[in-house]
Amino acid sequence: MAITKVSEFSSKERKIATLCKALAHPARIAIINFLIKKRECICGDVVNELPLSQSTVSQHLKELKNAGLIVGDIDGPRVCYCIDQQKWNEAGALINLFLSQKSKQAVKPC
Amino acid sequence: MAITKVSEFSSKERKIATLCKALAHPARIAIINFLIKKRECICGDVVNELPLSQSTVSQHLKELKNAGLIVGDIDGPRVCYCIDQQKWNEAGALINLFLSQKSKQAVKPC
DNA sequence: ATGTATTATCGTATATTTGCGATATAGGAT
DNA sequence: ATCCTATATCGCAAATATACGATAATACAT
Repeated sequence: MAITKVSEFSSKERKIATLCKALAHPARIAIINFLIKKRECICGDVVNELPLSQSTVSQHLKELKNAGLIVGDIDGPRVCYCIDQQKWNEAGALINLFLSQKSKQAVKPC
Repeated sequence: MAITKVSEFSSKERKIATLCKALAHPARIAIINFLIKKRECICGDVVNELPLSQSTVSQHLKELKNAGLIVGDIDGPRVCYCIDQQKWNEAGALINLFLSQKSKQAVKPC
């Protein structure tokens, strides 16, 4: 195919899809859960928690960072990661608004 | 690469990730919104609504169907699609539970 | 200056996703 | 039986995602 047609959709549709894509891998769900539980931690802690190599974990962290859901604060040779509460709340609100929409029951069984 | 490690994560993490993956494309967000607005419609209606070919739309519908979020009811030569309210509600509850988790504020700016 | 620990990035291999046209399939109408 | 309409599936190409080892970069300690 080549040219992705993502740009033809509305900004809101793209925003929701982008957030969902950031959450579309169990490793990233696990990272978020871990960060929420631990409040904050360094990359190495996540590597110890997950069944993935350091480089792979680093990539997943990068994706979550790109999506704006987490932040990484450089602390000496380490990087301290945690949830970006504001962005996390905004993302939750946006996705939840979408998910909580209700369609009137269809006429047919379908 | 090669062996995907998805199976090493918890069932709940995988479930959330799978649902998010189904919603990780703006076309599928648009389809859901359209189905909610119209209550029900046939595949051709979606094709007219989106800037994508019939075969591509059919694939996106299939993914939403595989995720259990929509159902397609065969109606003569057409297929009538609509939201599966029950599954939609369950998915919303699961994702929202995940998203509404709050971490205590981290000690550091991070 | 050298070494150590931590993390990011590069290169690479494979798998999956996205997209389309062409074709197959199924049901209804003539 | 034949045609038409609607949808699904196949085959293919390109893009993206997943994963790892190796290497680079950074900061601290000796």
